[in-house]
Amino acid sequence: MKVSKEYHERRNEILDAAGRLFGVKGYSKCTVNDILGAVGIAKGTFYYYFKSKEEVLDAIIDRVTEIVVVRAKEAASHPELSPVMKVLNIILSMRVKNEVDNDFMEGLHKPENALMHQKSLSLMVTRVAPILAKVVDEGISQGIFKSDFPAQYMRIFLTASITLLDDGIFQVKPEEQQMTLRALVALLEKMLGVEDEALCSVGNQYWGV
Amino acid sequence: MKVSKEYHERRNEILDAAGRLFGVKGYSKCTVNDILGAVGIAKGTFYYYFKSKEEVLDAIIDRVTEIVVVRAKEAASHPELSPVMKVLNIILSMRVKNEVDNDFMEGLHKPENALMHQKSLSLMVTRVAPILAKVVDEGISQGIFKSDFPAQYMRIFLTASITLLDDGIFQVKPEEQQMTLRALVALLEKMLGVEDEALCSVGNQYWGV
DNA sequence: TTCTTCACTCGACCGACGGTCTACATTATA
DNA sequence: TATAATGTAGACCGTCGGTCGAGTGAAGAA
Repeated sequence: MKVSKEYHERRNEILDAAGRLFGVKGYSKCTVNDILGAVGIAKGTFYYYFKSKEEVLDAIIDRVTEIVVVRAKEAASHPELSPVMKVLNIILSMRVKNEVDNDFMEGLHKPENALMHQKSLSLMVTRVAPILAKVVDEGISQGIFKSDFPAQYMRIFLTASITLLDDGIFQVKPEEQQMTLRALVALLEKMLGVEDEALCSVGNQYWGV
Repeated sequence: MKVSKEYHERRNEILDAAGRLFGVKGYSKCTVNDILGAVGIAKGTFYYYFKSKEEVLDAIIDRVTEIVVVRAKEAASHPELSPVMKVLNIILSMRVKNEVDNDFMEGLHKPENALMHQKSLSLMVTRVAPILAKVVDEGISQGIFKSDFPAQYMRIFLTASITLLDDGIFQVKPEEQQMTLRALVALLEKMLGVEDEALCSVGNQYWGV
């Protein structure tokens, strides 16, 4: 159907422009008129597709999160990979710089975009932590991992990672950021009960620490 | 000086009313006119004391954080307490339900108050984590603790605690919240390298887990 | 006492915002 | 060609955060 295709085309146009502008100007400083101008439409058209400015934000975050979830599930489903590698791949699947509009992703790091950050964090942790926890459970039953609170630990790990590695919320020096990354990797080892350096060495290699 | 005393009285009046209203209505839905009505002043008076609505929010968060910091430093300074007890007391010092306006503290938990939450989290972690890390360092030199990344771990712990134990950001069942609390205590043990159940048993007792 | 000063207060006013509404254009169906 | 459904347009509205210049009244100077 041509109509419904047009519908999603236009809708995505709005989503793309809004995502870019939210990132560049900040969500609250980006006005609906800004979006209108970028897309080249009138107010009525905008409100035909979305019932509020915030609904646009939610839709953008849904779109980004969905990409991450698909990649994370894909990473978790490879039978030939060890649980250690699966965990690392799932965490890496959250780096979506290329697939997603860069301006939007960078905008998440800005301090003034607290709402964007919180919505993204919440959805990301809610969707990705269970995938991660399932892999950890597999690792436990294989005797590779040992963990008392797999699901909780993964939520804690993701929450702390996303918040602390975010440039905008805490102003930190680059070397301090490196230390945080090392600490997170070391902590992940403790959470998974991995005694040897398997995860750490592979992990640091992955991240280029 | 009578003038300067009046000045802070009026200023605190605005802060008190704004804090309550931010909590009840949410920061963005609370208008400056709402505050005006609650205090019984005119627009001009408000903008004589604060140059923007956001500056009021920052001042409120500063005030709350300062209370926590004072209590945390006090808890850290008792020479007769063991590092374990100090750590627990510092963490407990962040529960300020009574000293601070309750409406405001409850408001921090509401999902629509992302900006309030993020500002509070940022300042709280920045101010309290170093206090905690210093106590951990003491514990390490006493041979009670063993930790590779004291400062980083404390930042991670506080970030995850404040975010995950917040009712508003993730919607969780009560029993799930209890599990998160247990996991955080267990994680704190791992972070501090406390082998025995010292921290866990005392901690759970403190929190009534 | 009278004058001057200035911290403090007031509220009308402003531009811009998110959102609504109704009229109109275009297309698919009949 | 007539009819409905789907999109599009932009004038319009109420409200918001913030500005501004005109006061007010008490304290110090004369």
